[in-house]
Amino acid sequence: MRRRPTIRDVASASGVSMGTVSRVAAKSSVVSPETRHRVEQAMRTLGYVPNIAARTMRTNRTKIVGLLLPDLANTVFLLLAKAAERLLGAEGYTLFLYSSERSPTREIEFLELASRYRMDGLIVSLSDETNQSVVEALSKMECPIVLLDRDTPIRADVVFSEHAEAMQRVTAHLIELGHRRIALITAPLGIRPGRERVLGYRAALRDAGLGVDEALIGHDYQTSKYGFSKALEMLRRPVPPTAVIAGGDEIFYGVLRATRQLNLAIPGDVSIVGADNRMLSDVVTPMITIIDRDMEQVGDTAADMLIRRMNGEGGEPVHVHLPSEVILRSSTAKPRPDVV
Amino acid sequence: MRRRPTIRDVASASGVSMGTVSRVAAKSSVVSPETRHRVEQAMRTLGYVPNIAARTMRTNRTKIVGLLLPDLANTVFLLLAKAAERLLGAEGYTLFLYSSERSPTREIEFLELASRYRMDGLIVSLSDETNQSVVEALSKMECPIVLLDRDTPIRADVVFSEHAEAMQRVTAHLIELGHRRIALITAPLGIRPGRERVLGYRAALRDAGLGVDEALIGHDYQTSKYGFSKALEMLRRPVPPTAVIAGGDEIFYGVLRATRQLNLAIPGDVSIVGADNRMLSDVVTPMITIIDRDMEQVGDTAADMLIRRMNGEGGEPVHVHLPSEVILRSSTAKPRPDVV
DNA sequence: GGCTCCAATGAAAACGTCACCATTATATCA
DNA sequence: TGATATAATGGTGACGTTTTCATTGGAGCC
Repeated sequence: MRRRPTIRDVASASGVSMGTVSRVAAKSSVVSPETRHRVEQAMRTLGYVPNIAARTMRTNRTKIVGLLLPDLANTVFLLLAKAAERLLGAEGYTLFLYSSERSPTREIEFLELASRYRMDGLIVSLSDETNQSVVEALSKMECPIVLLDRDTPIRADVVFSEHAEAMQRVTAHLIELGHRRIALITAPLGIRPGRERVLGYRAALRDAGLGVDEALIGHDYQTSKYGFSKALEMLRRPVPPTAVIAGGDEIFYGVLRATRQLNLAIPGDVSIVGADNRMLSDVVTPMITIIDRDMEQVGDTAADMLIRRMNGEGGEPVHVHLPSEVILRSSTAKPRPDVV
Repeated sequence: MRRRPTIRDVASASGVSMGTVSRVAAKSSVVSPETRHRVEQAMRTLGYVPNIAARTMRTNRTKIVGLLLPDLANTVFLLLAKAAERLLGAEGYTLFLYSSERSPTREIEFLELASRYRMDGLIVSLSDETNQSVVEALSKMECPIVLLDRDTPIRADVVFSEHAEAMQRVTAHLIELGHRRIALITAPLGIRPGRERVLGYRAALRDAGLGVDEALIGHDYQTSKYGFSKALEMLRRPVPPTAVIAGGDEIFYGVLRATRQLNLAIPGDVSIVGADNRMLSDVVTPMITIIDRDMEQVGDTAADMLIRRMNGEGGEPVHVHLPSEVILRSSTAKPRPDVV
């Protein structure tokens, strides 16, 4: 296997110095048109490809941005990733995608990777903001970081999504339809979305003067399996809920499977509210009422904030809050008069 | 911002030479237990993190493997990626995930990236094996490559999935149930799975002595939108098909949406066969008959082949063929007697 | 014509690591 | 005891790039 041509080979082939070749390769400073043309010619014939590792050594910049997500199977995160990649790519950054599979161990592995490869910046969605060692590892990072929707003591920019208010609205809507036993299954309280959703849910019940049945709230795991078993358990109670709100993608899957297992009609037997996954909500019969947010906007915002920081912009950490939307569709309706 | 500690700082802090520190960092050769301990101590107090770029310069290995996929939203590819990552990670490789979004331009961008970063190996799933410039760029790469399920003139290892036979079996099954107008919507003929599926489909019809109605075969795009519009068009014909086979994940989504739009009962009005997406097939009512393959096995196989090549194993390109499975469930049944 | 100024290019050092070779200390054996 | 093998460590150059500083040649000006 022959050696890859270097800037030196290109230099001697085109009769200029290495400095000039570098200037052509980086498209940076002034090179006369004739020289530029001659050098580019030589690059093409030799098949020269710049060596990023060497460039990194010299410049201390990798032009790599790491994106840590809890889960790649989740459509919302992919939308976010795509949006962020678009903006970062325009600035010459390459996006390195990593899924923690909701494992703190893997989150730390990612940070280790980011350190070793000297990534220029990170966008991070944690699976558990209460995990001490992850938070500590994160705060020790030397590059700019943008956090996604988490409350931590880390001094970093954060993009928040609004959850409580949307949850309150959709719960109020169910109450207005006549529902009195509304179940909520959502993410653990160890992450902000879980907490906020429960807050909004409780607020709606309180506003309506209704008590909260703690047995109708589940927030243990953010998995399809948990959504399934918890929904099954609730819907099998002697006096089952007439509506189930699923907070988060995986749980939504699980809840749907449970209603099917029990052969329940939606919304005849039970009203269902999902979250985020427009694709699934569109294909399931009937169309599902969902709490939706613009994940592209989240990705754009995060990328934009990160780019500023990587360009050396200083100042206090910035917190941005983005809205959620309730999209009412046919999976939510009045409960059967006999079951209320 | 202070300078990151280097191997030199660790050396002087622990009173040994840089060479020894390097030996400790790389866990490679012999270092006495006491020295190792002292060096590791110094690394921890200084917060030393090895610089991969510098290592790469020296060793000519990045320990990065690129994985090019047409689409990250597709569950099957994620299973594959996860499996490959597990095996490669055990060998110290980091997986760099890239989605081409089925765009040849992005595929070339990926190869460019792989060249510049000097990735050690690639696993590649092309979106169109007939695209000349992509094939050319691919054949110019200097690192080992494993191709996924594509026929190209490139001298590289390939992991094939079996499609024709499974398609033939499931088509035969529908015929046996009494179906005579069976539609097939699948990937373009520009990629192997599309071609193979059409072959298997035709073979089953031929074996049963049935003619092929070309209007019931669609293979133009591998998108949900295409699946939707094509299924809609077919199912609205004066004499519609009694069964629809969807080859590929996105198309499957589209077909499902079409049946819902037309308010068709599955399998009452039309039998449906899906492919690959177990998650969706599980959540939709009724459970969908699918053609399934073990994508973890595909990922494992590809990673294993690549690791061998990266370790310098020579020899002719290896082609592996892996089976597909037909899982019969309740979305396929006898057609209504009156419509046959 | 002599001066300054600027554009274009060249020369060389430095980034952090590893691998080779050299050196030293220690163990082994005849 | 002396010779030799072995284990552990030190010293140093090179990987390919960018960037600073220096140099050159020519244009513009008085």
